[in-house]
Amino acid sequence: MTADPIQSDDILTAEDLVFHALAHRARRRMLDLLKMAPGMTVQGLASHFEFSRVATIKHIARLEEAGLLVSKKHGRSRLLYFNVMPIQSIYDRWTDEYSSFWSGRIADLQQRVEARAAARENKHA
Amino acid sequence: MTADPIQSDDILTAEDLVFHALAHRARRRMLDLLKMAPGMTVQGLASHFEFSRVATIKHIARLEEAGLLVSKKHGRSRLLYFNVMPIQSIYDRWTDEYSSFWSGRIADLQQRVEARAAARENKHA
DNA sequence: CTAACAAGTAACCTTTCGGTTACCAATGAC
DNA sequence: GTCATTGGTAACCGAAAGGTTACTTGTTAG
Repeated sequence: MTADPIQSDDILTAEDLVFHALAHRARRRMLDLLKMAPGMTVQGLASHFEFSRVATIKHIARLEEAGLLVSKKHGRSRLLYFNVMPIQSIYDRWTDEYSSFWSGRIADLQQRVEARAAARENKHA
Repeated sequence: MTADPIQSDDILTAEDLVFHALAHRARRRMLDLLKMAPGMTVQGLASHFEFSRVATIKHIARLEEAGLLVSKKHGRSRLLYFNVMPIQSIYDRWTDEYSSFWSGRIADLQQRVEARAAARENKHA
């Protein structure tokens, strides 16, 4: 590896970036927080963790590279938003590849999601 | 953190193990290979990669800790099998947590999975 | 029995990860 | 204008990840 003169194909694919970004518990938690409260600032997000603001910024960068987080400058603040699109792409790939293991499961899934949606409707009414 | 006398909760959850195991491209590829050809040996699996057999063994260990791979000794060989269960758990958690982002998508997903299953049926007939 | 073969372990090395502190730049409040 | 506040960068550090080679163990073949 160190003595290999030929450049190996270690280019990072989109899937690599997404899985890598999701590999850290704090980053998954960040997505949860941003999903619940879109438009948080960097400091607002950092306040939920024990590590420093700078560490938070680095995690944000990882999430942004993977496309899981988008941000918008607003004055001196930066507003953060969760973006589900890359996760949906991963879902598509894996449900295709592993479809033979999913027989009869997607229906349950749909039921749960619909039940959730209904519960939300009731709450709002 | 270094000066913190209180033990932080850095215990590894099942979700941590699964996401961590999936974070490496080669390990995801291994699951693909085992899904296509269940019961491969360690060497058979290692032959699909450029790195060494020992590196393969370490990857197998990571996958096994996460429950994504199970193995069965058979003589001097070790037969490897993919186990989808942990992934299904992750799916359940994420589809619950992110259900509000999934409106109208699960139906498409089910269609694709069913179409795949039908295609497989035809092939076998 | 002996030789080959599959799997696993040990020790080591380099790179990446995840964090820190210290400093810098831009913006908003007053 | 001054100064606090928000965000970002640089340099550094320890731990973990991911790989290697060398050696060991167990099992089948002949």
